[in-house]
Amino acid sequence: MARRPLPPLNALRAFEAFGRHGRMTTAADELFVTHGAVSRQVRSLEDQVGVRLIEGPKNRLRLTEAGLKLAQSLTQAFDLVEQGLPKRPDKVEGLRVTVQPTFAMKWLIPRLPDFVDAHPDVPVSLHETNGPVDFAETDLAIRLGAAGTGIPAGAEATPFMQHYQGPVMAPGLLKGAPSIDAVAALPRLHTKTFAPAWAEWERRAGIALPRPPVDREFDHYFYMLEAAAAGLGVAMGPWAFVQRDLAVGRLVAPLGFVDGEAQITAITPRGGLSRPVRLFRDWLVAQGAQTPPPTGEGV
Amino acid sequence: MARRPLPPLNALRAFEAFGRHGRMTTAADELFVTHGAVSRQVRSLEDQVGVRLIEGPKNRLRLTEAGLKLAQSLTQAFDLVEQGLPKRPDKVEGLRVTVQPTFAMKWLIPRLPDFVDAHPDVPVSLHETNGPVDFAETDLAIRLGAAGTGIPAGAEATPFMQHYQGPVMAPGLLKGAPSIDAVAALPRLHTKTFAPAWAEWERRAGIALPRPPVDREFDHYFYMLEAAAAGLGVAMGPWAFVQRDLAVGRLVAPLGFVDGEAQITAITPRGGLSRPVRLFRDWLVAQGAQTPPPTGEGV
DNA sequence: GGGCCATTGTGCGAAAACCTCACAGATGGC
DNA sequence: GCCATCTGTGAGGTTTTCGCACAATGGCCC
Repeated sequence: MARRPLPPLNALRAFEAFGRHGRMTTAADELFVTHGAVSRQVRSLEDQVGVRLIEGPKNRLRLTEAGLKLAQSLTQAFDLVEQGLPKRPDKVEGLRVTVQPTFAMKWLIPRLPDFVDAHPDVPVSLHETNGPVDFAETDLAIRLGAAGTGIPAGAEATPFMQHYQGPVMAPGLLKGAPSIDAVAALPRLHTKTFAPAWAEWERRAGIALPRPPVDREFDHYFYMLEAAAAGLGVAMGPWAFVQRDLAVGRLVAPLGFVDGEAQITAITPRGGLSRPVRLFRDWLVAQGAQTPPPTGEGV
Repeated sequence: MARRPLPPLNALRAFEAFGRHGRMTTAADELFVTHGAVSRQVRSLEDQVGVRLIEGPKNRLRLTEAGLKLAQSLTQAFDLVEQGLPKRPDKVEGLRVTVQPTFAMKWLIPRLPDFVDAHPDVPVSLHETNGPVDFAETDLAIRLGAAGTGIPAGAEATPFMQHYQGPVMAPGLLKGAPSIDAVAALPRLHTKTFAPAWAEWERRAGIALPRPPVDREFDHYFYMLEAAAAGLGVAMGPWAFVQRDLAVGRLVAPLGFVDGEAQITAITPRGGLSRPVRLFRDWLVAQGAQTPPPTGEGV
């Protein structure tokens, strides 16, 4: 007669983090626990629901179809909870940086300790959103978009990293030799936050792809990438987001990457910038220069 | 750098249950814990978010505005989680009863032990939904609606309780002597699941109300009633749902109740009913007869 | 093919979170 | 004023969860 026979909520939280990261270690970092704790929680959740949520070899885990569905529901649910929470009187001081969730997870957060080490006196508060930039709420925003796009009036844009992108997929999904036709025949994965990615790639690569057998759309970049890792199809992956997954072999990019039309850009209000903002912007430029470009360069 | 600085999830679950019930004791029953556990969890949640979520004297608690908002977000979030969970291979045996959430909470669940005592050999599994009836999934459905409405072809309807309804509100909200004009001047609360309630009441009472100063709509019946208890306005309350709140003084119904156009009805597939279905239907009829009608009878 | 790297699985003891029990405090009705 | 109905809380026990350290697994490279 229990109205909500839900699994333990902490296990759901752990699994949700795993779902976004695709790896226990980074999910554990996010939750400030050890990877062992996440491992147990995910395992216990699987026991509870009686369905496999993850599969694959231990060093290349992927979500199952059921796991992907659950993880997406959980992300949506937790977002909803966050929205419903009353805002505390904001006494967050320091540099307010607004960034897209996937960019934060895949690129910025791993590098942030470097900035903190270099400038321990400059507190940084990250705010993750896909919404438009509001300089009443933020000091510096990072956006990925065509040059000059989405930059509000009175703002200054500082590109700090080239936006390469290319089709990525699970290692083993493409059977024979890599070819454009073979890739085009796979289910194609899309994301709501950057819908024109495939069209842009076709333009830059000088190719017109035939219609894919299946199109599938995701709310978030990271779930599209997890779906790709799970072998559900081929996604258009920005280099900065998939670099790590390529390095460890969770994804492959058989056609390489092409120069995107856009650059990844730091956006600041025009005019006299405070020292923390300048420091952070310059640090971004330096980090961008240090991020290696993709090795294969084109179709 | 934690991505989700959420309050403890168990506290959120406890508060969500409180939000639906409006009382710690019944919320605790739902969660299979003691009222003390719920009390602590809610308190700790308030400390965490730094905002009062409940207020009022201890025996007539109500949600604050912030609490109402949070509770609704949480209900939606938990519903989402439930939907995302993989369905376990259904080996639930016994009588499958489909019922609207508020009717379950306010009327059926408190009486269900009586049925279990009388027929311990008939397992009952409750399924709460506002959706249409699907007899592939259910053996008996309970619906509140105008006679003949929403009853699928090939089904049989057994009304078992009269549907009285009347305007209800927090005790103290109406200042002077109760009058139709005074009630009409209050903010009016509505629910998505039974939108024509006010119009029906006006018809039955032979009154045409002027437009209210404010209209406010809720996704769920129970949140509309909690909003009424919190003093946010006047709701059209079905007798069966508000009986308990009237008895303990959380709500008052200064204009009494009128006979609704509808009856509360058990819906079964036409034709030979199994013994459990017959038993349960007959029990509903008996319980309906035992539920006292409202005392004041009309405007 | 053997060693190395990155990652996840697990036994054990410690720590934290949570709950129950029992009773006190509050409020309103009669 | 007394009773009935709820909620608040102190003390103590139980369950859950975690960290630590190490084992296990699979892939990659030379």
